[in-house]
Amino acid sequence: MAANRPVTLRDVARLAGVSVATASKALNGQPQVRAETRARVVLAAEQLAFSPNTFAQSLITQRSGTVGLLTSDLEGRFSIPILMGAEDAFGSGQTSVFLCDARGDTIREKHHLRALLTRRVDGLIVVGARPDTRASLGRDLPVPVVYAYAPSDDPADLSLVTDNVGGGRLAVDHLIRCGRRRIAHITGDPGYSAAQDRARGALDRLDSAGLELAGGEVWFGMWSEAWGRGATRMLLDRCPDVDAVFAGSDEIARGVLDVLHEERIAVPSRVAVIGFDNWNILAANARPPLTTVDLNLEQLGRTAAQRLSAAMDGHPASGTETLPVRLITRDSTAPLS
Amino acid sequence: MAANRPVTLRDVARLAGVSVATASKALNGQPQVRAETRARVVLAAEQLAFSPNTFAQSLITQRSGTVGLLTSDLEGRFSIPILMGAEDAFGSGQTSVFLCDARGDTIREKHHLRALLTRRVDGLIVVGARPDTRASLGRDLPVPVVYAYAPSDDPADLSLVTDNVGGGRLAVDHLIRCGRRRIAHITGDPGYSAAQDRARGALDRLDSAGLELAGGEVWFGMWSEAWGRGATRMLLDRCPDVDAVFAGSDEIARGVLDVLHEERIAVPSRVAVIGFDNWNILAANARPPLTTVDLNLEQLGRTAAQRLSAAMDGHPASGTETLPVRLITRDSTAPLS
DNA sequence: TTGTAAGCGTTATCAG
DNA sequence: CTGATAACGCTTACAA
Repeated sequence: MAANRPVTLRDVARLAGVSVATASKALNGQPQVRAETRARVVLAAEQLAFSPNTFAQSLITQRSGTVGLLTSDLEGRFSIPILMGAEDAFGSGQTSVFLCDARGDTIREKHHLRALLTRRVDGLIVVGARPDTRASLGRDLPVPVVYAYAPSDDPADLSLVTDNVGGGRLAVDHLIRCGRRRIAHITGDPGYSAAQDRARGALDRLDSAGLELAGGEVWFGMWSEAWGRGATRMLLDRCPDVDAVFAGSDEIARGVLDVLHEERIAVPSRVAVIGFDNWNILAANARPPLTTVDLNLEQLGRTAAQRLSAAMDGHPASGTETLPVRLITRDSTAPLS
Repeated sequence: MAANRPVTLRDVARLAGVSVATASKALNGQPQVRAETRARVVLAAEQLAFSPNTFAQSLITQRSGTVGLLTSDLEGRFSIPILMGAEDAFGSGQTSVFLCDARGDTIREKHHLRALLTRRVDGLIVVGARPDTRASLGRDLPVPVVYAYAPSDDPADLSLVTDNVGGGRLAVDHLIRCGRRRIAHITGDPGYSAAQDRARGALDRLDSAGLELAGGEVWFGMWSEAWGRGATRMLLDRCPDVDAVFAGSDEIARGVLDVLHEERIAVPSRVAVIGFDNWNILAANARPPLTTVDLNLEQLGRTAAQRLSAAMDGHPASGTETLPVRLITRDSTAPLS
C-alpha cells in the first residue's frame, strides 16, 4: 500500500524552490515565467509524480472535465458502439465518461440525471434503445445535451439519427444493381419507425426503377428469426419466382436464409438476401455470410461527442442531423449471371 | 438557459438565517443542531434546490464517490452484463461509474488507468475480455482493485471468476439425467482456459457416471457456427448413434443444431443439445430454443461491486473467488422417452 | 519574472 | 446548540 499523503503542488514548489503560484504557472504553460524556472518545476513535478487535484481545479474553473452518457439499453447492441465512438472522440485525454443505464425506466432516468448534474458533468449524451422519438430531458438543464440514435421530441434539442430511409434505398439499390427485379421486403414490428423508414426507402427506390414489390406488400411482423422463417414460407407460396429478399434486420435475414436453405433454393444465385444492422455474430456466421446495411453507430457516437464538445465550447446546435449508413457486401448477394 | 450562479451553502444559510457551519451540520444530519433549526435549513435548501458542490466535498473528505470500470472489450457480450451488475450494486446512490474501454491494448489501458487515478476514483473494477489470466495492474495502486471475469496473475489481488469447470459438469449432469449415455463434446479454441475448464468438468461428470465421451475425444476447434457444423458432420460420421451433444458455446450449438436439422435428426428426441453462455439472441431463437448454461454475469458484476465497496471501507480481500453458473432449460434437451 | 494573498464551496475544530 | 475560522489544493489578480 502506497498510503503516503498524495503529493501536492506545494511539494513540487518546495522541491523546485519556488512559490506555489510560480509552480502553477510553470506547469500550466503560462508565458510569464522564465524558461529555466519552468524546467526546474517540471522536473520536480516529474520526480514527485505530481498529478494535480482535479477537485481543486474544478472548484475554481467550474468545469469538471466529465460528461454523462445516459443510455436506455446497454444490453441492446445499439448503445455499445455509440458509446465506444463517443469515448473514442473524447479521447480520454481530458474528458472522462460517466455511464448510466436507465433500462427504459423514466424514474431511473430522472434519478441518474440528478446524480450526473450533482457531479457537475459538462455535458450529456442521451442514447435511446430504439430509433423512435423520445421525450426531451427539457430545456432548463444547466449543461448541453445531444440525443443520439433516438431523437428528442423537442426540435430545439440536437438529435443525431441514422438514415433508415437511405438504408432501405441503399439495400434495394444494391439488389437492383445485381439485376434483381422481383424483390420482396420482410421486416419487423410496424410500430418501430425504423421498420417504416426502411420500407419507405425500399419502396422509393423500387418506384424510381419502375418496379413493384414482389408479394405485393411489405411483410411487417416481428424482429425475430421465427418471423423471418414464417414470412419466407408465405412469400415462396405466393410468389415462387421471387429473386431477392430485403430483410429489415439481420435476425430476420437469418430466418429467411434458413428457409431458403431448407427449400434447397440457392443463395445468392437464385435468390439474393440482404439484411440490416450488420450485427456481426449473426451476419458473419450466416450461410452464406450476409450482405447487410451497417448503421455506422461508432461514427454516430463520435459525431455526438464532437457536437457536444462544440456545444460545451459555446457553439450549440439544434434540430435533427441524419447520418449516413453504409453497405457491407458479403456473399448472400451477387449479380445475376 | 438557466445560467444563474449555482446556489451554494451560503445562500441556504442566509435564507435560513444561520451560519454556513450550522447549515452544513443541519444538512449532514449532525446531531448537534436543534430540530427546529434543522427544519428551517432543510426547507431553505429545498426552496433553493440546493445541491452541494461535490468538488468542495471531495477536496475535504478525500473521497470522490466514483469508481473506475476498466474493460477490455465492450463489443464483447461479457463485459456488458458485468458492468450492469456493478452499476446496479453501486446503486448510483452515492457512487458513479467511470467507464473506460482499453480494447485489449495495454498502452491504452495504462493511459486510462492514469486518467482514472487522476480523477481520484475510490476503487477500480477490471473486466477482462476472456476468462484467461491477465496481468495484474500491480500492487502499488492507491486504490483497491477487483478483477472480474479474467483473474489477475497476482494471487495477492482479488479476482472473481465464473465456474467453468462446474458449468461443464452441470451440462453433462443434465444430459445424463435426461437418460443420455452417448454424449459428445464439441467446443472452441483449446487456447482458451474456458474451453479446457468446461471440457474438464464434462469429463469429470462422465467419469463419475462410468461413461466415456462419444466420439472418443473432445472436439476442440473454434468458437464459431461453422466449426459447430463441421465438427457435427464428422461426429455423425464416426459415431452415428450419439444421443447428446454438449457444445462449448451457443454459437457452436447453433452450428450443431443446423446440421442435425439438415440431416433430419430430431432434437431433442433423438439427440439432445446443450449450449454454453446463454447468449440470448442465439439461444432463444434457435430451432428448437437452446438449453444452455448461464454464466450469471450480472451477479458477478454485483459481487465485484460489493467486494470493492468492502475493500474501500477497509476490508480488502485477495485470492480467486469462483462464482456459480446455472442451467437454463429450454427445448433442445428432454428426457429420453 | 516571481511571490503574496484572496478566493472556489465545503467540512471540521473550536470557542462561545 | 451555534458561529467564527481554519483548512482542502489549486488558480489568478495584484504587488513587488
